[in-house]
Amino acid sequence: MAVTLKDIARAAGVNASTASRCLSGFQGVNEGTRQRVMQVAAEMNYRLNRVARGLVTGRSHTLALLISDIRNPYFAEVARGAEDAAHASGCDLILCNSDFDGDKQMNYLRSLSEKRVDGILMNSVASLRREQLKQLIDLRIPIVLLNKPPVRTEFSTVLADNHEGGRLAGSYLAQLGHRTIAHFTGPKHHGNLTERLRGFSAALNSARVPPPLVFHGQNSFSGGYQLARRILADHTGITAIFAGNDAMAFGVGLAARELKIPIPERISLIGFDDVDLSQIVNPPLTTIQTPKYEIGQAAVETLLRHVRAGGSQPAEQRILSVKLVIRESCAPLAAKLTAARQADVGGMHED
Amino acid sequence: MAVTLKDIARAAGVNASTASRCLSGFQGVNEGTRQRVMQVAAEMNYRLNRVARGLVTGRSHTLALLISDIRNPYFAEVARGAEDAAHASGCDLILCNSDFDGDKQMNYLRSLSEKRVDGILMNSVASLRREQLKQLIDLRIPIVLLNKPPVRTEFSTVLADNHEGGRLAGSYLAQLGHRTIAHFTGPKHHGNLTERLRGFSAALNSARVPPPLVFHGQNSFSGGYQLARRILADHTGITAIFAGNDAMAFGVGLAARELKIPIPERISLIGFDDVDLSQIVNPPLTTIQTPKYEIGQAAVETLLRHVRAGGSQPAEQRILSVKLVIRESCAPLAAKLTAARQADVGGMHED
DNA sequence: CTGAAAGCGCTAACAG
DNA sequence: CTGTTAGCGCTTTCAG
Repeated sequence: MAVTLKDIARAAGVNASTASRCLSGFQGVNEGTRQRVMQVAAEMNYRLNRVARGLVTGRSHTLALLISDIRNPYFAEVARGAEDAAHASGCDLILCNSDFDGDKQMNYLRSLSEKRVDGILMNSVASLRREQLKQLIDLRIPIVLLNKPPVRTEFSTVLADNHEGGRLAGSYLAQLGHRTIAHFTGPKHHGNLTERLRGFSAALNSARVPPPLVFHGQNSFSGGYQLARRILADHTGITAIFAGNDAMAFGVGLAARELKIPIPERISLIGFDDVDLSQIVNPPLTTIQTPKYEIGQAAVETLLRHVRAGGSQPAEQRILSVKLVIRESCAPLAAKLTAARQADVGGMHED
Repeated sequence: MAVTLKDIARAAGVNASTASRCLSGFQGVNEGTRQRVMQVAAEMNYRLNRVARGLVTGRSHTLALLISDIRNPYFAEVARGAEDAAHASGCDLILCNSDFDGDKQMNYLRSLSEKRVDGILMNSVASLRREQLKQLIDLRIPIVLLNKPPVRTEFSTVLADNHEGGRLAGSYLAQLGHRTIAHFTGPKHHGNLTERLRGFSAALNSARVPPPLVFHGQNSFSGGYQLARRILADHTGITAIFAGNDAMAFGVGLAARELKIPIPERISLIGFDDVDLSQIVNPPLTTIQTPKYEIGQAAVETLLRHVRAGGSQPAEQRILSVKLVIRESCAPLAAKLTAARQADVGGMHED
């Protein structure tokens, strides 16, 4: 069997509790005994059993990240920020993909709570209603939300300023002269996406542009693709599309290519997130930049604060700012040719 | 405090061990008592403590995935396959990013072993030498490798047929008439990348094409970018580049755009992996398709087989096949103009 | 500064 | 089919 604390205690000629104190870096042990214990432990190739420790301390030093799909580069970025922050605080991070499936999400949550993870980071599914919220609270685990739930909650949230991002996108398209504008987005009641649309509509409205035609689908690469394939054939009047996120925008881009609809000459396209690859797709995507890595990082920090406070920490809403990144996928409505030439001259825009 | 097994046992009027049997879905309990226990558990909102269970059973039902960076879409895909497979078997997956840092990797491994994860999936850092291998073995944890270590090992591996992929890339470029070919790749001694180069060189050699100029850097988006910025200015004779993976190829693409080097008109570019976005970058990337999701999935299955066998399972090497996907980033050397015109139909190019 | 004792919450023989 | 009895490997009072 594996060598235990008792084994090394015996070998070092001390009591298990003393050995424990040494290995936990506890203050108040004789430097001599300490060194001896450490050495014996090293010699015997001792591996502390953290699950045993967790049983008594009640801390697992494990967090979880519950998202829809890690293949979405947005979440990969968030995940990396979260993992770095977790690791910096001595925690591991469990990755869970819920695919926007409410049941799957609930199963994960139950399972995670049984494993006594210290806290959970999640972008909740669309329909996080009162009843579900109650279940979450019953879990008695600190949770930080990465999107805004439809109802006021007890949970802390950290997210990008989605409303402002939508507003930036809307006023930019309006300013370019577009009037027949579509918005391709994900499921309804998705906190972040909903806010984006709100801000977008508000901007169009205040610029006296007709409200956008809104189409719901999957907020993913293939979701955007499918939506575009279905919509672009019928609605030939559309001159600009605001995609709910970059992944969808990429899907729209692929569909447009297949349909021989040039971007931005015939349709302007703007995304949301500013994923790494936005700058090299064809054409480089104009989009709203969100602090993805920082969101993951900040969310973990908030979460850990809750964990350490043990429930006595008041919820906080943290909103990180966004900005418009202009590349080459949008063009003025009136002067298409000029725009095309200009974009060419500009080459690429660093941000 | 939280309600424990004892609590619900008492409330249901049975012994803790009986309650345990009910909740573990153990056969051989009276259906009546079983129902009663389950109901009481539900009423009292009982949450099984899996860390306590783990302490006695020795199984944590947690696996770990140790990769260089989840932001690499290749790994995101692998991770998703792994997570799905793990979840299907009732396991959670811890995500670790090592950034190709040997020390960081070793720290993760130690920490994971202390947490008593059931098994680890990893793409080892470049330098997995004998001494390090010994340390891994001392961990006494089932490990499945996602790349081929430089020395023969006791570990199972599951990976793409990198050699064949390199060969496909090489013979394709040779067939297009290229003779001055560069290979941009990651650190030396990286199992998979090394194989790719081997296959590539073999193909060039058997086509009587001079061996490739090999440049090592970071095998990432920015790594490819930096390499291209540094190399393309000086080596004007290069007509084709084989990038170690798609991420690098994207970086090369960005650099080429900045340097006003048209792809594929002046330089042909081929990648490796066939990441989702390869089809929509500018221009769509010709690349080698690898079964990423399946690798993650198969690796977890192999890993779990080892876990269940408890060390008595012989190591197995599993190699999944690859194929060449021809898009628009490569052109024949002799007929550049034709190629340029063709590519133009697809979308827009800088020039 | 160190030892002894008492669990953390659960499962696993072993009886009954 | 169910209860009793021991722990799993560690931390943590509480004495000394």
